[in-house]
Amino acid sequence: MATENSQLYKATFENLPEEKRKRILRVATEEFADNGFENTSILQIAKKSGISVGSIYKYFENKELLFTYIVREGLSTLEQTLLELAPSEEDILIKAEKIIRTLLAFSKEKPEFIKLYCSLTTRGNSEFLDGLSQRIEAVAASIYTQTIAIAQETGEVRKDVNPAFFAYLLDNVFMMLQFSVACPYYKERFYIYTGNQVENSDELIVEQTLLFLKAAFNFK
Amino acid sequence: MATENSQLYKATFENLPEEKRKRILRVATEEFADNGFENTSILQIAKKSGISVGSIYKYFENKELLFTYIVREGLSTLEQTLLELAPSEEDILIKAEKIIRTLLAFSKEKPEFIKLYCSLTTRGNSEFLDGLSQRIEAVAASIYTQTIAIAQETGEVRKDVNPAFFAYLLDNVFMMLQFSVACPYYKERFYIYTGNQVENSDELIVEQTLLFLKAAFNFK
Amino acid sequence: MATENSQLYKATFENLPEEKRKRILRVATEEFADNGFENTSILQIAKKSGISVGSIYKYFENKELLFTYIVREGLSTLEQTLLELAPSEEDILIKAEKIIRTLLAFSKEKPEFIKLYCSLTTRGNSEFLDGLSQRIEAVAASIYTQTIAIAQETGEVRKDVNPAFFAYLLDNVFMMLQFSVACPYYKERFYIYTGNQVENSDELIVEQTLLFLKAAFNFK
Amino acid sequence: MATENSQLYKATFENLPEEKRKRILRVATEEFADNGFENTSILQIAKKSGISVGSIYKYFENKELLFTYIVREGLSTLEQTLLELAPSEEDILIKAEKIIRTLLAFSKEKPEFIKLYCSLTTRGNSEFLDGLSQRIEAVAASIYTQTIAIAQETGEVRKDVNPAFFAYLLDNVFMMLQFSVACPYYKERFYIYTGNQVENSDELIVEQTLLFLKAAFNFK
DNA sequence: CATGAATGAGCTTTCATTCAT
DNA sequence: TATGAATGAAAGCTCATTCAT
Repeated sequence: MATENSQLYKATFENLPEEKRKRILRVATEEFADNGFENTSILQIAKKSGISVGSIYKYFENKELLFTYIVREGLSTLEQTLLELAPSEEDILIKAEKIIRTLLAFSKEKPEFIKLYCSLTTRGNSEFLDGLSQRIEAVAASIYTQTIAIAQETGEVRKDVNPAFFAYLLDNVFMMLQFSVACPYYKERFYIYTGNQVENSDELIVEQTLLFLKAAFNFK
Repeated sequence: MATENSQLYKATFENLPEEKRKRILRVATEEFADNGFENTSILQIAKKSGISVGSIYKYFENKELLFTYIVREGLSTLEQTLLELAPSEEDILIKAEKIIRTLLAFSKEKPEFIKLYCSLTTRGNSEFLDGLSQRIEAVAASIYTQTIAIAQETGEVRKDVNPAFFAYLLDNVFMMLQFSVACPYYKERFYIYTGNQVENSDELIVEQTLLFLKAAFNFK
Repeated sequence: MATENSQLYKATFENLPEEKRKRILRVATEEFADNGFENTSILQIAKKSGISVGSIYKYFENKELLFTYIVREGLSTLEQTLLELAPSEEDILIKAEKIIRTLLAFSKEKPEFIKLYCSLTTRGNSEFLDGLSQRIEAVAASIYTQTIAIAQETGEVRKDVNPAFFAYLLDNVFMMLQFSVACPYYKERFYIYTGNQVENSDELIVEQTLLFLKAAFNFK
Repeated sequence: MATENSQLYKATFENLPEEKRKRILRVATEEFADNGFENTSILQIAKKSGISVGSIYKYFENKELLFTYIVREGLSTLEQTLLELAPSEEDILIKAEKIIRTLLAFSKEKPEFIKLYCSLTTRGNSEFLDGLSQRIEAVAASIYTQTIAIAQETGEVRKDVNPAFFAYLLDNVFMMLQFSVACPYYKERFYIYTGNQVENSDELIVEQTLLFLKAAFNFK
């Protein structure tokens, strides 16, 4: 929400022309995603955005907060995407397939966000990190856990499993899929395991992952 | 092997008293694990090790090579640990439990190595990273894939799955378990999902993960 | 020319107030001249110029390029001074006297440039040094050689000498005069030979050197 | 003399086996000549000499004194060479030719000494530099001045010249010849002027230089 | 005596951040 | 508001010198 982010940027940023604001965010996102926090320089972002360093500091208190904002932005988008899938009343298997396809598509389309997310998980503790993990993961956790719990009641999923833990395992699977699509290291790892370029493996991924999940959850 | 690492440190380092060498490595490992490559300063490592900057450069060509050495060290240890589990002729479920317990124990005992590994997955490509991912992952990949393939033949695992891909999914599960034990972000995430501190969740993890895998692989 | 130097400094340097730019160059010239390249520290130059280290790096890519710029500057000035003397249609003896007096004056007024030039002759080869020697010396070489050749035709100089080699010897004489005025070692050496402080020896130098050259070239 | 140098090295150096002592001096001379004082590292000298850093410091108080010793050594050799020529009772022209040929030969055979000498003239003032110039130049100065004075009396050289100043000019010519043979910058300069490689120009040099000096001094 | 590991001051260079224009 | 020059702390790294073995 805007209010939650309000401390992350200054009022001036809000008043910027849409185009300019987007441009700055796009450049910053790419830079942070490609080079990591420490290796990204404010000067570079300014240059590539066609603005001055001074301006960046007029919009954001400092580098850390710009990074935070960028990250939150990306995660909100991802969150949004997931939330749109949630309410559907479909068969759980079909829903799973939708999620997988959506995540794959998102990771391909906006790999910077996934890279950013991945790099986030590595950063040392900082004021804002804790809060972030809280917020980001909480949404997915709750959706998955509830979905599983409900499915247990409807008999779609067996009852001898811990919904929360299985939600956690489920999200692990999804997270790794995303990383495998967007992050160099995980990309290479995917190739080492499967012998396929992740770019051309959508169907393999969907099919096998569903097979895996279906059995794991004992979907009917 | 020593020969593979021989270019990473200088002869002087080898001749150091055991205690001192270990101390330096321990400090450096912690620093890199906690702060990442860029935020770790050689001066800090020197101070905390009780030696001088000059000495570090007598032992290692530069910061990058020290980091590389530290990382290789850790990964060798992990590799070793895994390889020791591999040859056993036991029931696949028992083997899986052993692996899980071993990884949990390792991650608790040497969280720095896991953190380091995790941070590695984020770093931009560097000369040595590619080679590393190749080596580290390849070992696990081959072990898991073969184990699954064999289990398919013995009927322990169903035949309709792609062994390589399932090996990949299996390792995803294991990787995330390790991260969840050792890395702050993933730790928090585990808590958000399960409501339990990962430190006290060994039995939950083992039980549920086995349940999950057993079903997924359709273990008999 | 400006274009030739344009790669040596950054645009920011050009925009500096005249006074500040001059100050920085003066300080840097003195430091390099007095201490040589290696013993000159950027921090010292910054302090003595009343600016920050960071600023120096805003003006010049690095120490080497600052040095190069300083040297080129000085050599251009010297070159300029010599070129102004060349075109005159005067008697060759008068011209020689003018050159000697000009070089003495220049060496007294801007000893740093001569010291710098002298120190240059010692430095190990570097990318730019070769080019420089080529350029600096080539101008003088060509002027002197042609002047001698012409004087041979007009009968002012005897015909049995190799113009190029005599030009070389002539420049040797001039070079040493300059060094003797500006560089500590050569200054001392002048005193040892003549018993006079070079500072007060203008007339002696002019008179005797002309005597020497006149006879050597057999000027009429 | 040994006594004059006695403060430059420690007693231990004297007791070294001839071969070892020579080896160290040879290596040090080359290093200093090729890289200059600042760019020569004690460690390199030690390594190339096959001894330890510690040993060097057992022989010489510090880098500066080692350098000083090396330089004095070289200059003594040069001095020696010149002194051997002095006492001859020959025709002054023949003597001049001998000197030129000797200097050329020496510069070719031991270019390191000349390079070292050249680099000396550049160094900023230091305790020992003044003394050196005093000693080195004084010998040549006195020999040349006296020779000229005597030649004036015998009528070999015209009487209207200042013997000391002409001795100075004479030595200038000789000095530049040596530099031109041994030092990169001056080598290149020679080529620019004459179009010949200095290595193959002995006869040109001797012939033209004598022509020059003969006329300059009005040798009969 | 010889060794070479240890030291730490000092160097060049970068970059987040400030602030006068 | 926008700019970008100025700042200076802090980093990686080198090397003359010392000293325990």
